[in-house]
Amino acid sequence: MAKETLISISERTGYSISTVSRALSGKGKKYRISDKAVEIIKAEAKKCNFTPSLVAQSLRTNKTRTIGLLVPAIDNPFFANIASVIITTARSQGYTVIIVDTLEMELDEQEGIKSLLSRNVDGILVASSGQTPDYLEQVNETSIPIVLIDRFFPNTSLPYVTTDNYKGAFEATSHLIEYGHSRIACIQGAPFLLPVKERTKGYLDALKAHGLGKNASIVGSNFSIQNGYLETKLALSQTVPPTAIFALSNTILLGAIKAINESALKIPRDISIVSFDDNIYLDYLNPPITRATQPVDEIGSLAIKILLQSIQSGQRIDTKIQLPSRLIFGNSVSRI
Amino acid sequence: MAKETLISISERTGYSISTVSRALSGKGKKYRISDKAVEIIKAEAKKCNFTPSLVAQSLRTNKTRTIGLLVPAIDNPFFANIASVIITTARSQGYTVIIVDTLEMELDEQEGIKSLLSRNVDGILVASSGQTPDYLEQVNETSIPIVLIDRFFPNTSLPYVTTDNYKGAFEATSHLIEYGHSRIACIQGAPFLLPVKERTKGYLDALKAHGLGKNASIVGSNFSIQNGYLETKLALSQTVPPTAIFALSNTILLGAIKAINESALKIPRDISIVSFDDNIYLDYLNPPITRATQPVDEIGSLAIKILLQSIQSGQRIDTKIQLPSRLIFGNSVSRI
DNA sequence: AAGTTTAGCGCATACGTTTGTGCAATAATA
DNA sequence: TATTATTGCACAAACGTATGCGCTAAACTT
Repeated sequence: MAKETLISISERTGYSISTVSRALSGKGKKYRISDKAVEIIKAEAKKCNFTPSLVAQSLRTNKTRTIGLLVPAIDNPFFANIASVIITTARSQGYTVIIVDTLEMELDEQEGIKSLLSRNVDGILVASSGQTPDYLEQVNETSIPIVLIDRFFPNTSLPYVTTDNYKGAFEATSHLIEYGHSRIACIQGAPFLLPVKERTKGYLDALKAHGLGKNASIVGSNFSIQNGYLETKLALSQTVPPTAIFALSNTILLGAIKAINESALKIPRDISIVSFDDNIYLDYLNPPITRATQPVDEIGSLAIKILLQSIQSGQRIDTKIQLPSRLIFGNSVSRI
Repeated sequence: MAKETLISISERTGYSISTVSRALSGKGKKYRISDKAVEIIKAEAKKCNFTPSLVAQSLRTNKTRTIGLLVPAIDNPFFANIASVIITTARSQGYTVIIVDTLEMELDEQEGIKSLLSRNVDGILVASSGQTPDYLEQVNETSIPIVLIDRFFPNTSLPYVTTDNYKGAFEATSHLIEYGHSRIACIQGAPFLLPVKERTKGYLDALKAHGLGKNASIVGSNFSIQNGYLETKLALSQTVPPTAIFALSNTILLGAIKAINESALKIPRDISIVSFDDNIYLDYLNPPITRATQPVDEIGSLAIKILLQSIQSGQRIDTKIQLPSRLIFGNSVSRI
């Protein structure tokens, strides 16, 4: 079956291209195409299994029904889960999703945006690895709507959907304190990221609220497993090591666990641990990990909804949403 | 900045559209455009930050530099990992990836293929949820190259890259047998999938090789956590329960562990467990899980390479590859 | 019977590229 | 100086679709 087009159908049915186009796009009434013509055309289209070229449609209508999704690492379960709900939600509305894995690199992100722009995507969702949102805001203002997920920026005009990182971290830290911990090491991701800043602030404020401000210890530089591993190694080798670790992501957590496993220490007997993020595996770890969870599904589906609304209305929407974090209790924290 | 086009640059530099096009696409020499003209045009393009419309290019050249990737569940770490390497490899060659999450449903897969076709993707990678590859083969033969990953079909003309499931399962089962297990329950995914068939065959043959053929017990119906959970519950409630469980995927494994945790049994003291698939979390489980791993990176990068080669050569490539599985030892198997 | 409405459809253009071909002007050759 | 070769570029068509507008013929009106 050679590629079918409006033209080929037009030739075979004897109707003009425009009539075929209108008949097939359901605009028969609007343009007064006779029922008989519509029927003939639709029958022929079905017979030869015609599907219109989205490329040509896009060129003509300037809409691609495609949205771009930029994430720092698609193999991180957190982003994989978000991608999952975004893809299926988008699909249910007739949109497909192009995924760009930015590898936590701002440059790759910028290049990715450019690539998406040249592809004329209708909108962009981004969990940014960047330090400033300038280039994102430029895009948003003049051409294509952008919605931030998870990672956001201070004083940005861009809409975002994220977690209440501050409160989540505050609660997680408070939990440790209530269990008697006073030396809690906090291992962070890239410090310039706002969610990270909020988490460390929550950590700090919780300490201060209990008069432990001077015990604060925030270390680490990125969201890699390696970072979690090395910082934990370091922390454990101190003369007075911490009694608890607060890992600011599931990746950092894994590194921390690895370092602890390599030591003589046992969780939670010798050292307690609390993490940020959630995923199904954390319940099966040894022991199950107490963690401040992010509402992944809600983040994804809210973000895509806002984006689609912005696309369809043609207006920029200024929705900034922080969804509540929830503490899930495992067995990784002991009383002191 | 309004949308720049060849036309706007043409107007501003005084050169014709075709000259601008050739200058910018590096065909200056071929079409005898003077160095001076090329320089002027490139300067202007850079100044106004011009990027050609891929949509228009696609319409003209019939190439979209986009490939479609269909997976049964992007939030399954196995597929997330594969997607990750595919996305970055593709990108390094100037291709972007549209991901379709088929939710293990053949109908969604077919519809997804259709959607990708109407988008004129240059090629398709698919981890199929289907029972027969007819519709895939049709596409491959007449228009767009398709490469199967992980899931493949008997006697198909489609190229594929997958794991040597038979050998992996054979070795995993043999390992259990060597450790003294004779009642091993095998919990499978959708039985019509060829990889599943090969795994169960490996399991069976290993049993037979040790004269345990009559002990074979293959249960389960799909790759869900739920399936692993329920089948394990069932197995454990038998009057003579198995001493070991062979879970044919990481998802089934999770369900099995959950069921075991809800019982009085301990892994590996009371019951041993071996799994298929690999991911970083399995090392951190309680206990670390012995498993037959699949070479995820190689599968992904080989598949995309074969696809791109097929795209660029315009020829169908008949490469069928089974990469070796490797047994990784955790602490989930005890000697009997 | 002459004019007016309405139904039913086709023409032509535009979207932004790529590319085969043609046509001047200049340079090389005789 | 007349002819040919070469340089440097522009014209125009094509990809497949959407859509404003206009045209014809039939039906209706008075």
